[in-house]
Amino acid sequence: MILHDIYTIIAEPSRRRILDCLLRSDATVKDLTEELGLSQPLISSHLRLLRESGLVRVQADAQRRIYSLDASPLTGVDDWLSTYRAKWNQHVDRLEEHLDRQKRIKKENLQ
Amino acid sequence: MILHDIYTIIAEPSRRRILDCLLRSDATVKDLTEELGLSQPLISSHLRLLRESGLVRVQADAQRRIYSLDASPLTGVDDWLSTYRAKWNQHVDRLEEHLDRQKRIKKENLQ
DNA sequence: AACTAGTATAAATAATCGTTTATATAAATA
DNA sequence: TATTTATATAAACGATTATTTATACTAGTT
Repeated sequence: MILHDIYTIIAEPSRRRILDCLLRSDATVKDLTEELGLSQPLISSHLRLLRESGLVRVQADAQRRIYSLDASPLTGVDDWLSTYRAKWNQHVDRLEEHLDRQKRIKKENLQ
Repeated sequence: MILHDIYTIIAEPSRRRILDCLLRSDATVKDLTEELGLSQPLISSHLRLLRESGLVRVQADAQRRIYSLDASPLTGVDDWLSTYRAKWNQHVDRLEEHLDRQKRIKKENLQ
């Protein structure tokens, strides 16, 4: 078996939808199949990967399995992203500067 | 051909390494092959996807192609992550509470 | 005890993707 | 003009992965 890193885990749209569901509230496998309109085995296989990557926890309730979110493994992604945050802020800053300049020019032309 | 969303783009380790390189400084294809130890066609094919997703820009310089980073498409990922940030902060908070309690108990035992 | 509900897993498949090899293009150099 | 340098791309291959189908297991329910 292959160890999945967190980036490939969240690359899958259905898995992100599962996480988004669990962010709102804990849910059983059946809950998730109904909310997302995916087959039970598919949900289960995604949940397995999410479990192995530490993003979800399971708690047994009779036949049911109640899944809940543990977002902490996402901090790694957040750390990686934070290096880039400065960059796109530069972009936004430059855009704002540009708009300010435009505004100033417009004003000057009106005088 | 298939449209790649930003999550699958950054799921690939080599592509993240390319982005990390470009974060430090602009680079030609050759620069990247030497820095990352990957074949030229492989670098080029990764760069193509990065270009298509808007994460990099190209500028021609004779035969060379100078690639530079545009981090702004990553804001989408950042927005998605921000929903989860509150969650893992809860975890950290609980951990801190726990440690504080431990400390307090230790102190009380020493008195 | 038979049946139903909820879930996991194994096998099979189809599609996708990373990687290599080979080739084409375009600009610079000799 | 022939050669070299830098890059892109197409074809081929192997590996991985998402998804379906079928099945097994476990805990209630009748």
